[in-house]
Amino acid sequence: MMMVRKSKGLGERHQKILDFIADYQREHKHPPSIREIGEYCEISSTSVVNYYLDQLEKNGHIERDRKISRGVRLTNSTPLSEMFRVPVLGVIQAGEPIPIPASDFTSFTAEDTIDVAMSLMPTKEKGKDLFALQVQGESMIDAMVNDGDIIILKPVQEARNGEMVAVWLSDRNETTLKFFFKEKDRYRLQPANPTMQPIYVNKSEPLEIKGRVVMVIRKIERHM
Amino acid sequence: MMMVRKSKGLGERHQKILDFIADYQREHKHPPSIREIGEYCEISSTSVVNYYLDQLEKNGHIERDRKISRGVRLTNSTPLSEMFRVPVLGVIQAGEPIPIPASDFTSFTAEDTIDVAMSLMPTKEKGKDLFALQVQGESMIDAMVNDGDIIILKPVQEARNGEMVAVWLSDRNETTLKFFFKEKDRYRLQPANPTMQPIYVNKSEPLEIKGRVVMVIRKIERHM
DNA sequence: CTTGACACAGAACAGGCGTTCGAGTATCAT
DNA sequence: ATGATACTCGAACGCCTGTTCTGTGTCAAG
Repeated sequence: MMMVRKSKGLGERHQKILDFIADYQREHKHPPSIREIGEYCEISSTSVVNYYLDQLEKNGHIERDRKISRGVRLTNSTPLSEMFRVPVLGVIQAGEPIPIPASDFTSFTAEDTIDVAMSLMPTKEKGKDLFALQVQGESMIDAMVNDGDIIILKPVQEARNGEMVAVWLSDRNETTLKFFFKEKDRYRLQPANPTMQPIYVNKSEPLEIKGRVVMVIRKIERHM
Repeated sequence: MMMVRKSKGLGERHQKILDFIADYQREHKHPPSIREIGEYCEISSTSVVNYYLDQLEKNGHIERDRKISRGVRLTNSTPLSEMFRVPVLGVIQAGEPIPIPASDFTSFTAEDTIDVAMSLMPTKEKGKDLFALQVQGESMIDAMVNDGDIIILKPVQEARNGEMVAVWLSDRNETTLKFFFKEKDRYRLQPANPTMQPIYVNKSEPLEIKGRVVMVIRKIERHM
């Protein structure tokens, strides 16, 4: 018979404690005490909390300042309440489909992440399901997006008029970033660059909206 | 005779405490205790520290969670050690000169600021003298920069080949963002959009480099 | 001079809080 | 059965820490 508990090194109890520390930190601006953790997680003894805390520390999930009140903090994720941590799921380029988030990527696995200040986030885009892609190639210059840029988008299947979306045109084998407009019996995909002409997609053609672009970040290291 | 102490509501003692809290927080990842503050600021009594903390709280400089260990935190600036706070000095547009930072804008005055995660900063661009401008108009689409974009730049007067700079051509009354190249007896200003042609500036023409572009941020709220 | 606000010290109190220890209870491999 | 491992509990110890109270010296205003 298999052991149910400790199935993969991080039990339900561990996760609950981790979540609580994050929530508490975000709400109170300071870490919880051992007893507060115990109360929330329905652990009646401080020694048990300490027991789990020790394990979490060994696994590298938290850091502790021994002997110091509320000296617990998360290590990895560490969304310091003012930051958004967005996973970079891959690259986006004209000729390839878009990597979309797995169903349960709440606890995104390792890979690259980027931090974005809350204050930069447009319109409370606080849905934690945002993800990022790095643009490869210069095929999206009509969207004012350059090679190497990072675009942050929200996974959606539908769009309202005027929103910038990442779409996959399976007929044309093409991924593109455009402003989306639904017209009588076609879709108009308008480039961000106003000097360029829109493309039209008949409604009979397949058009998969993969996400709505929320932000574009360009880091300029050097060039050419 | 004037009172020297308490000259403007924030004495030297207050400032020292504020600085210490910031330093301590940055180094230890958690706030200091009253006694630790006292020790550093050479205050022998916890009640005196408490005395100052109360004042700082009234003035809105800190927040306190009463009865809770280490329940002190800074309110205003709060650059959480993982953030860069960059002042937005104004707008940049084709027909106008660039607002450049005042000589001593270390303590930038109120105005708008944006937060950028440290981890997004290219190549340890940690010189705290970065500043930001908001792009107005669509005149810089050849630099892949759109209306409303925010560009972050470092104030420099000279540039190396291949760097993207903001230049002011006083003869032409024009501000522009281009990749900078020095050639035999002229400057080549190369648009970021590879489909567009460079412009050339003779070395006899005045060309003022105002800053090197470090990052471009585009928030897409809605459009058109 | 008296008064009172202000800055500070010191001590003591009462919880808060991390730590440690002894002991009990499952589950599983041998 | 037996022992090992994982997990849980409760209590006690002792330092940590915020709070509060009393007292002292300074300085400006009345």
